[in-house]
Amino acid sequence: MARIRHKELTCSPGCAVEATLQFIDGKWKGVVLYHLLKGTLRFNEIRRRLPNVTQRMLTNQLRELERDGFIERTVYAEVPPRVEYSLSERGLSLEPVIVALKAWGDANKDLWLPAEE
Amino acid sequence: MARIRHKELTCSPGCAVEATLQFIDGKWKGVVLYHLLKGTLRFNEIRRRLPNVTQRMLTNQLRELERDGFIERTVYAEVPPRVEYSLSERGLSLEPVIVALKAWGDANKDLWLPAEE
DNA sequence: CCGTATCCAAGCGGATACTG
DNA sequence: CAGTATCCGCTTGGATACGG
Repeated sequence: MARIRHKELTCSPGCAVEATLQFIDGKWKGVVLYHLLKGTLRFNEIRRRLPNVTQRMLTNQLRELERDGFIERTVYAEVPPRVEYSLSERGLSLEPVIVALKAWGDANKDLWLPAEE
Repeated sequence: MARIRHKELTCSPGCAVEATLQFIDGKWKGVVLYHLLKGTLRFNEIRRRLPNVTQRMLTNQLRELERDGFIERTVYAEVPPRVEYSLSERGLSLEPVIVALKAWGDANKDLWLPAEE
């Protein structure tokens, strides 16, 4: 159990909820993590799974996930270039969160699916 | 209950993840839901639990949560006014998500407590 | 006590063009 | 293939003042 520094203003317990959200919000992070849960993917493989993402945004989101230690980026010195992304240990630890998010979304498709009227 | 219109989601299966995130992002929604899991609260009671929220933002987030059907708002015709917020059935269904978010945040306090820079 | 109304700055994110 | 660079509109959200 980590030591608590009382010097900092202790936010109410729910702060942990917001903290986690800060890491996985951003327009595409959640779904990127979801896809990487199933295994390593190349840049364009991820891109194909997110039909609406722009190249700029995907790069951006991947950089943030990498900076925060959730994914690992491997560049192969080949031509044409190959770059693979995979979850780190920390990224893997988010699995329960991603699973919960997916489960709720699936169970409530009627709220967000462009269903037939 | 009517379907809710958010930003378009056209991703493959992981879409459900993004969809759920769209409902609970917003700077304070997650933590508001977390506190309401423990029971009904008045406006200022919620406010006291979020030391940094402004009145405008709290109202705003509560309105969105209400519009999306996660919380219920009860106004008592009293002076001074009393307004109570509680989770709806749908809000309650988010419990596993909130719990997962909180668990991860608690388990990774070292990532967000030392104020990043 | 529980809000609204207004103003405004910061930054997210889209479109597009270019590169090794 | 896997990115950068640039421009820019739009939304988010903070500060503040006022209202029932």
